Amino acid sequence: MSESTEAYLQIGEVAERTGVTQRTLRFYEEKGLLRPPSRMDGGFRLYSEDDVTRVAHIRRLQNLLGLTLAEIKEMVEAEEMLQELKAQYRPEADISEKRRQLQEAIGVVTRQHGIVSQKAEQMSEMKEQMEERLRTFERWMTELEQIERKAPVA
Amino acid sequence: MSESTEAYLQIGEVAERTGVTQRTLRFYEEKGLLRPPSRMDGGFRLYSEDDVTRVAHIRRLQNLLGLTLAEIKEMVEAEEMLQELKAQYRPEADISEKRRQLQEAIGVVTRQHGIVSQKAEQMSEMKEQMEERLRTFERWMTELEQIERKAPVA
DNA sequence: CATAACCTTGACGTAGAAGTAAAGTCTCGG
DNA sequence: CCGAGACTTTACTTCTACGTCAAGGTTATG
Repeated sequence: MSESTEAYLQIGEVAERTGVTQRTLRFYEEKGLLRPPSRMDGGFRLYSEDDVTRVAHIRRLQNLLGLTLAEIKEMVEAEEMLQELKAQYRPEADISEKRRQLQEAIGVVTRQHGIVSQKAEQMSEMKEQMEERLRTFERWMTELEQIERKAPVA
Repeated sequence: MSESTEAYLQIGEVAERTGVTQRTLRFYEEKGLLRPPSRMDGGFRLYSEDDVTRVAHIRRLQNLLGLTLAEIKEMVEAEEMLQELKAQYRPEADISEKRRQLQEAIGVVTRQHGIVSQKAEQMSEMKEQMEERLRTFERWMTELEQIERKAPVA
């Protein structure tokens, strides 16, 4: 009854949990956005929880930042590298190489951060504008209501 | 030498000023995002300053919010109505009709505002996350540097 | 009035991001 | 061991948001 590593998900489950279709998952794999998952003997894909997280991340980059899959791929690859780096953190391998990788990772995230910051700011501006408009409308509305009170509808 | 109403722009100028192509302007017109502009006798399109503003607005909705042209069209149509409303503001026409229109406009802008607010919030979250990561990286980096100081590269 | 620069419509093409269908294979509960 | 349902690959299709000619009409200027 030992279920051993019951941490693997088939494509259908991943699709359901992430809200994307199976086609999309295969498509992302094809495009290099998801590492090819492991497989069952018969060929069924077996995803990890990490993959689920990745998909969610990809979707956020798409929806929030409006990046193309190609752009997202770059980012995701950088993350990949980070994972690696993190994993190898103990083995005192080539330190200056690690520094280089880390440096690059910092660069990538800094760029991402720049994009997000800029967008966030523009967003706030837009929000402000909308609130301003709403206030104007409300004002008009009260004006209209006052007119109506003076000359009510028959 | 009287230049009369020199407030009209040909498509080329509008394209240049808005940063979209002429094709895009015609396309937006086709899709109902821009009202068909007036024309010269020969058929050349004549745009107003308002149209320039509209295009800018459309682009912001596209780039910032990632809306489709169809979605943008809805919004733009609501704005249209508002313009109308604004123009007819003096003529004391059917007041309850005006109220209705205003009510709808408020609804539209409120919805827009909801979208923007939500996105803005998610954006901030993302920004936070990235800053957190950057701090982590910086920490790693200093750690690496300390290791290097202890055992410098030959 | 010629001619360069600008514009017109129409039609076809394209890139990105999947959707959909077909035909066959695997897995697993009974 | 078998059948229902989940999965596989391959290939073709769709949709959005334009890009890119092509062939011709218009306008401004010398």
